[in-house]
Amino acid sequence: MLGELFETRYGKGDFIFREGDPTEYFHIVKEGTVKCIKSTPDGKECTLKMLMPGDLFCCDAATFDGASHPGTAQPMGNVSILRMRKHAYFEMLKRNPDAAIEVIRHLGNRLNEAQEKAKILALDRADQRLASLLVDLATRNGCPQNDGIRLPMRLTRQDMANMVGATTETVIRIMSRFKRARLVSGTANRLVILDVSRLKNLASR
Amino acid sequence: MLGELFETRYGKGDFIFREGDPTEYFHIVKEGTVKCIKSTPDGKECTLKMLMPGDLFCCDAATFDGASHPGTAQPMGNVSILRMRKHAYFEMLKRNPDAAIEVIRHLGNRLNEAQEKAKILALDRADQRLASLLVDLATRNGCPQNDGIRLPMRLTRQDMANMVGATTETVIRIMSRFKRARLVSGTANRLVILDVSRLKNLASR
DNA sequence: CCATAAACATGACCTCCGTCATGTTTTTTG
DNA sequence: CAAAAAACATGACGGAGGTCATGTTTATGG
Repeated sequence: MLGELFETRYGKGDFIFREGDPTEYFHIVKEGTVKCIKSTPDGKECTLKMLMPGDLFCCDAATFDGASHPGTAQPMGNVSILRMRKHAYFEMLKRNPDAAIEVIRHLGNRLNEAQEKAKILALDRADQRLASLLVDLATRNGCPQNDGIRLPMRLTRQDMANMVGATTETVIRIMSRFKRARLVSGTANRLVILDVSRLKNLASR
Repeated sequence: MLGELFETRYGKGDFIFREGDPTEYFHIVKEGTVKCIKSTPDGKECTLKMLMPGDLFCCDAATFDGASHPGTAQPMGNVSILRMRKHAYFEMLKRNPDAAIEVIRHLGNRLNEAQEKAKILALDRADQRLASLLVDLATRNGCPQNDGIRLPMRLTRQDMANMVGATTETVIRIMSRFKRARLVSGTANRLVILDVSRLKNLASR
């Protein structure tokens, strides 16, 4: 079953696939972080999801019909991806109901996340959206330290802006406020969440 | 396989389930329209998705683990829902790989929709978001007429506002502009899209 | 280690849109 | 059909956040 998996490595600036490309493979993140984005003609972009090791992607409809990718996948630094041709994937699911159920569970979680994100974008202010993001990152991927929770991946203000639907300047201003309020410290290379509970409180008003 | 399906009817003002309720069933819309919403403590609400006949819901992770509903489901008028206990649903999926794959395809489409919605909320202005919504409704559920495309469901400005992450007043103002520009006509009970292509153009800037 | 670039920071200005207030039209209901 | 209640409409005002400009700090590569 795993004999049909191929490993590929990508580095900074590469594309795993671009919006509009044909969908040929089912993917799994083996190592590193992958960002899924959508862009507009005028160069703005929106980060839909950060995929971490173990995450499946393109397990969705696009994998089945002849459709094209609805978004772009880019590595954040060096990553390793496992891929399976969609035909093999399809056969594997048919023979292995437990795998199919696992995919359903995964997709269900992804859908819940996406809808929660939509709700936050629709109803919350920029500072609340940013607080939600920081809480989320700290909870999911944070490395606890004596002074707070360190985020393992490099994350610029620009990256955060794309994740919360705001401009870089707005995120910089809000992060400056958060720093003065001792909620966070550091920048891209060493971002530390100092007070998760106050951030959580701000996020959910 | 279909012997385990129960039919239930709901009317205006009912709740099919509320955010936080335990997840006991897998659902299918048989008749009518169902809206999936999320609310904030201060009474604001956001409509995540309008479900039409044939749509599955709660096929996701919430159905498997002991989790609770991440949102609320409400009928828009009279609806009829088919339900299956989650245990029976789970067994059915295990015995029937094709059904599981159908669910995967459905969830994949829902995920794509949700992410597209998030992108629109993150990057577009209110008038563009509203234009996207109108194009979408016209394409998916519209009834072509001699003068334009009639929307079959009753849809107030308030409903639209909840769908595009804006206030009722903002939607009223934009709809007034759209009316003056002969893009749409009518109100809740008889909403007609007059010019889909110009709306599409406005939506995607 | 210096040079160049990327990231961070802050101010000025303006626009989109939320809020509140008030009035009109349409729909519902007894 | 009249009364009450939704829904629609429009104006005035203010604030959140986008845009542009300019400067400082931090990272990176030869």
